[in-house]
Amino acid sequence: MPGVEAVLERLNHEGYRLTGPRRLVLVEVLQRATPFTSAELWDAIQQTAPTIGRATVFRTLDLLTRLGVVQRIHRDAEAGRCHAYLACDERHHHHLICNSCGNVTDFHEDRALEALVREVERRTAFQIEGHRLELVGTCPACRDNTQSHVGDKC
Amino acid sequence: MPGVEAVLERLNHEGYRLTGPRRLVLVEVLQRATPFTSAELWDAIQQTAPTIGRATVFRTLDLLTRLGVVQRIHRDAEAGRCHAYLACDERHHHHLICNSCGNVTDFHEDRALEALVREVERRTAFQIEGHRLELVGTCPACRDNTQSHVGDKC
DNA sequence: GAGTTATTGATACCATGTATCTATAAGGTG
DNA sequence: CACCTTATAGATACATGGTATCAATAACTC
Repeated sequence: MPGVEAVLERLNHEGYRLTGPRRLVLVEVLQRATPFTSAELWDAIQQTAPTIGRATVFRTLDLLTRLGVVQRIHRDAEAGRCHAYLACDERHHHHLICNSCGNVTDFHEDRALEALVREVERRTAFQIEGHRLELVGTCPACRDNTQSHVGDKC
Repeated sequence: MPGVEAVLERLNHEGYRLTGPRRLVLVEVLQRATPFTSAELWDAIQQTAPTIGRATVFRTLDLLTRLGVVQRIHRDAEAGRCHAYLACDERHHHHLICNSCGNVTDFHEDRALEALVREVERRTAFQIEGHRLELVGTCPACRDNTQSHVGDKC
């Protein structure tokens, strides 16, 4: 997760203007360690800066996504609620999402995945160019909690 | 991809009623070999059976998804258009999606994936319970086409 | 400080899906 | 077969996530 200043510098370097609203949204985004929905972000921003428009939040999210500062992740939720956003660094990596507390850990495991890709390429004659992989499970902390007491949200 | 009759029988067996609208949506779904959006399905159904309500289409898609006859897949599309549906058989498997023609091939590659899961579990102490994996690339037919001429949609 | 232009906020809009509610029809029962 | 029960249908309104548009504003350049 890069710092606010680093991202601002990069925006500037790429010719984007360093506006107040952008800074605000960026700060709010980088504060979050777990995935958030656009609605959650929008709510938080309305608390701290009620003058900022909804469109600006979406535009900034979109910009940050294109820059790789934020990733969109998919969830098997109902309704339109299938997207969440997550601040993360740029390198290609995958996410490990805790079912219980929502925390996300990154992992970079490319050897096994490349083996899989090569095997599938061999068997199907596809030329594989990309992948989406997310693992879901229970993080160490939540596992410990559920072993001691039955409360399901930690 | 199971046949229409097999799915109807299963619906019946599980206590669902075999109604006209359900049959129609089911037939329309099973005809499709490539992923489709709800809008595409709805359009097609309006052509052949204009009296069927939109809600019924969504309800049937939902039912078929719960039964495993249809899978929701995620795409990195803009707007709300992130979902597509795909008729497929029930076994757990993954999808191989052609960037060019949209065709989807299933693959069952669990050895390499399990190796990956075990490795990540070891390194992160997560208890991994599930995954989402989709590979995207170019199918053999499209690869041949793009090699001969430059047209990008096959 | 002035000018250019990217960006903003407001508003209206679109698309995907769900909730609700009355009418209907499926399928079991006599 | 007629009847009853209840799942399901269609209609409508609504919720949500996101985009298009457009006049006003504020960043940066000179």
